Amino acid sequence: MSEKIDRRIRKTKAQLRAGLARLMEKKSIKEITVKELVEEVDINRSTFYLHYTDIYQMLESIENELMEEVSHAIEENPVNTEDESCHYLLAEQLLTILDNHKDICVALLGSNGDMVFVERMEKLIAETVFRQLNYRFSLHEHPDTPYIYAFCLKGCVGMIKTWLCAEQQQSVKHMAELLHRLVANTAKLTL
Amino acid sequence: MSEKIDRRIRKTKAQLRAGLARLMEKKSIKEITVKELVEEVDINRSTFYLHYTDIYQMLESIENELMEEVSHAIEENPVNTEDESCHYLLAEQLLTILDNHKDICVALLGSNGDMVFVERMEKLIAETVFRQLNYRFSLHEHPDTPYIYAFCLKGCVGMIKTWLCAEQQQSVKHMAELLHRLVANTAKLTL
DNA sequence: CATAAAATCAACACTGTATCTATTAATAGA
DNA sequence: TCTATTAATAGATACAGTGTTGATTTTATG
Repeated sequence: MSEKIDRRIRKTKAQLRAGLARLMEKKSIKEITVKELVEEVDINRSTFYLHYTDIYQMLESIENELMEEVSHAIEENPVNTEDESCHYLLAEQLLTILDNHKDICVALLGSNGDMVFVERMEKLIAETVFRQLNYRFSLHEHPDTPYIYAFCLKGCVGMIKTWLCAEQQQSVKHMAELLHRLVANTAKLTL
Repeated sequence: MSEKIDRRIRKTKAQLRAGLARLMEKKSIKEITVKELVEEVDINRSTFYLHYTDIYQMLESIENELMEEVSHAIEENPVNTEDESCHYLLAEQLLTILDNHKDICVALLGSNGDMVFVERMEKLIAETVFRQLNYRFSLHEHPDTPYIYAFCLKGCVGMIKTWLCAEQQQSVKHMAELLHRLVANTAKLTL
């Protein structure tokens, strides 16, 4: 279906994206202007406005595609509380996706990144990866649970960021296991 | 010494800060213009440029004051590996400071916040609060230590943010203890 | 009260935004 | 390959906000 899109559109959008990624390595998204971007990729400014309303909307559409890919992986790997092995499978898939889009992810998670995106990602992780752990988090009226939950969630994202930015990365499998170990270890404090 | 500053300057700076805090509740710093700010507090635009070069630099100076207050508290509470009670004292002081500047902190940690500031704060926590725990983090060649460290650090910041945003906050003392418990519990995985 | 300094006002050139219309070029489908 | 369609371009426009200047007014302090 996405093959039906005019080649010219595909081409210009791809150029714009590549250019944005290149600019995001150097500066914050808030400092990148439409003019700068179209000059970077040598495209008319009017053409940009033909596809996007502004830089933020453009970035959002890139983020949306990434999120969709992640959502898709989550749907394909339904979590089963009986069999723990599926936890690792899902975590591995998620880490693989993020690793495949390393450049964008590092930019979005970095100092010039987009907190709104990070929060969307956190929410997704919270609702899925953590859903599998809800039976570990004893959600009975322990008043500290929300805090421990937050510690765990932000901890995971922070660890993933560290991993993506690392020179020589550990394997996806190793990280999935470490992640699981850390979460389980933290969750047991709610008991 | 800060009392020697002309009352007019104190007044305008205070007005500008209050205005910026008000605007930051509604929108991202990148969307706030100098014009908008000076209109919010009814001050001439030239006057703004008399004190700051732009919005970012203004925010930075606010952040600097906060950081200075935090640094000061850290210096006043030297950490002693022998006596664990001082850990709680320092943590309590830090939480108290952040709570006193709740409005700014929530804004800076929130979706429209400033990642650079968050990273500065993380670094400070890492270098001080965690220094006391270095003897817990076995820093021998365990390859996972950096990841566990990151998990812990981001987890702490995330938990503090959750706490600051909470409607009915737990006491500072309670949070300091919880923080300590979480860190210690995580750190033992490096053994 | 005098003086020094801060705040204001109006004007300036400048950069980037968002939108338009007419024109040119590339594409998909018959 | 031809043709209708649609994307991309160039150039123009009104508009927002920036950062700076110099002259003037207001305010604070000894």
